[in-house]
Amino acid sequence: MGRQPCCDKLGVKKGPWTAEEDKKLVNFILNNGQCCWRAVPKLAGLLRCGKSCRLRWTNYLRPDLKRGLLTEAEEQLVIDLHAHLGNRWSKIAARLPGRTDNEIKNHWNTHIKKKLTKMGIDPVTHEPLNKQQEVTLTGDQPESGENPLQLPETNRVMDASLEEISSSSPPENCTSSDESRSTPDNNPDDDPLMSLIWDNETLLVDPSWDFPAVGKNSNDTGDQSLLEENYGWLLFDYQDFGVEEFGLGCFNDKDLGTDLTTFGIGDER
DNA sequence: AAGCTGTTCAACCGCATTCAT
DNA sequence: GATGAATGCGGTTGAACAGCT
Repeated sequence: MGRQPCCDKLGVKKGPWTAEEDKKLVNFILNNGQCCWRAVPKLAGLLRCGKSCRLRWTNYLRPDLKRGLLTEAEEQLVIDLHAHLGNRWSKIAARLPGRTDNEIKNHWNTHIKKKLTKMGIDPVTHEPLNKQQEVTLTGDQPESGENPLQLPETNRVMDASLEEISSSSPPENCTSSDESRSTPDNNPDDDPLMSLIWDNETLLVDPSWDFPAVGKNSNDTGDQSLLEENYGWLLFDYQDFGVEEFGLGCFNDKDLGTDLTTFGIGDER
């Protein structure tokens, strides 16, 4: 017997995070890295449970996050991935650098769902709503590859491949709790569907996109404006906190996928 | 200006999976 | 192999905000 539970409910604070708490958490992680979330609140001097700290960091404080609404291209990619993966938000988020599963899930529920419904498309099945009714009445199976959305050509090419793989066990229409947890898909290498998606990265991502947060040569390009565009909020927030206290110079490609010192955060003093 | 209603999104909860003992 | 903690994930909630009457 052994370990203590993740968070003993007593003395654990809940609700919105204060700037002071954010500061403590960011400061701690920047100095010590991400490890052992259970120990983080104690070591960082926070009255939160480790789970709450992890969520706050991954969904809001992580410096490689993109801010703002999803772009049209990102939205289209989410729709396309959802058609094949269902509600596997973390998998979908993995294909959108700088976006979190929570963010995508929220955007799906508040924007995309309505948009698709308005267009007469079932957001769950991605089939036309009237066609669905027909199917329900007749019992016919919907034809594959008839996604009514105007997918980019590259995505449609991949659709054909995905259809083949997912046809045996289509992820759409399944509740995430059952399907996503019963399949051994945590490792993309073990999941044929995920493997294909990873392999088709170049097809999925519109080449016109630019994600400096991905960390690919963000130092090499030296594109200051792009980085500032993506991290401007962070710079602003950290200035509020007092930039020196964070020792942002410790950001590096290994931990965060980019180097914030590129645009001078670490050189504030 | 005040009240009501709808929308958004950060955060929580509970369950599943992974990992350590 | 069994047990229990740690972590990850998706669904849901509720406070804050915006828009309308």
